[in-house]
Amino acid sequence: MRGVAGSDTRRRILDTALTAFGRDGYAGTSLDGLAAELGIRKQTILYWFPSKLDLFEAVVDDAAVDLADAFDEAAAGGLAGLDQVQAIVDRVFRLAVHRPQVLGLVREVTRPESPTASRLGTRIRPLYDRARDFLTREMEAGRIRRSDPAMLLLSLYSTVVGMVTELEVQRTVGFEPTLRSTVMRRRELMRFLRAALTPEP
Amino acid sequence: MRGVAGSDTRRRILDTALTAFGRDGYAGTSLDGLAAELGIRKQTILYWFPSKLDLFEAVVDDAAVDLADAFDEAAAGGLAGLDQVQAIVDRVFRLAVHRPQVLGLVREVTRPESPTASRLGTRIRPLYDRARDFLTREMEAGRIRRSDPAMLLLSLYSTVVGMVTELEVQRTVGFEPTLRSTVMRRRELMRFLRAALTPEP
DNA sequence: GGCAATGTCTACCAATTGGTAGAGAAATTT
DNA sequence: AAATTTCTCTACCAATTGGTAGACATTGCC
Repeated sequence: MRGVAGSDTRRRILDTALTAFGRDGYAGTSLDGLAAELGIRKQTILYWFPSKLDLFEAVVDDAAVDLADAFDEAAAGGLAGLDQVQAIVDRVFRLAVHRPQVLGLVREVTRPESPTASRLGTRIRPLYDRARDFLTREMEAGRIRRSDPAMLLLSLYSTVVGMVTELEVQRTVGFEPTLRSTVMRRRELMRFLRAALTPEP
Repeated sequence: MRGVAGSDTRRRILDTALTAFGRDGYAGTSLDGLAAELGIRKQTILYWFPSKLDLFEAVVDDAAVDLADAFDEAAAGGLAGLDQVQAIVDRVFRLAVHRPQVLGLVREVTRPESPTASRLGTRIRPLYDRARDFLTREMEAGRIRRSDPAMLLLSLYSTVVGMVTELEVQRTVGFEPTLRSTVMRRRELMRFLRAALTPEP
């Protein structure tokens, strides 16, 4: 078949590229390999995205939407303090377990020398700012322990990413994580965060 | 000069490669680029290390020694409980600030699909096991809050790595972190960990 | 001084990389 | 039905990749 189908090709490329970039990094992903994985030719990829870098940026933008949606959904409940933190972490954790590729990509994007500093700025930064502002307000209101909000956010972020990465590592090693172990892990994570965040009496 | 100098070349290659692999990843590092950075030819690198992968593994082994030394030094004080955790985190933090390259490499090595699963196993694993055993013992002794030791360790690790990575990101963006901000950050880190680890009364 | 070992280099090479040019099939518009 | 647009392909290409072969300079040993 030729010239058929239409632009669900574009979607398929984005999805497969998300996984590949998150798994192998930008440099480690080749257009030929990607095309092979998709059962198409590299030139088809270059038809939809003018260059590898353009593809990467499109993938990042696409994933950023998922992340932003997760935030919005968790924030919609109108909670405050620890409960709000818990809701967000929980939601991101869920996203990360379903689509670990997204966090793989975040990891790649936050690498200092990634060819994506630009996209990190324009896409991830707003989420970061929003989260930091929220923490600042809650600290001022005395609903969570006072500390440096930027740093706290970083701890939250790296803890969640670390946790999910480790689940992924287990998976690659062959231990398919059970539902139970995933739930346990999330509970542990929340315990850890609650302990660290509860304001001193 | 030709055929001069001798094996300090080997050291220089290892050092520069550590930085390059940690910064650009395995796939993102080319032997030609590395050689250019060193002011030598790629073939000289291949004289000292038979292949790129061999070089990478040598670099990991080399860095693992630094990490192990840091652990040993921190453990030598014979502390217990939170104080011991603090000493180790502190020591690793110091290593990370001095030689952020080491943590960059750890980050690369722990990527699930890194071509280094093997080295992760043989070199980093023992450190991991040691730390986890320590945490288990201390929990049983009631000196730190009871939780899943593996998960806690992961949190500690990812928090420290995240913290130092962020310092690095700032540096790339042009904010040379001041001594003061670094110290502050470490203090914040310790507060966070203490809050999370102190056993409930 | 001769000679083997050591260390660095030049000269290549096949494979892979991201990317260009343009042919040709199918779908859509006229 | 003809013309045009949309989509995927084949055929290339220059640059870069990791790696081999071997020349050649330096060093230390006899």
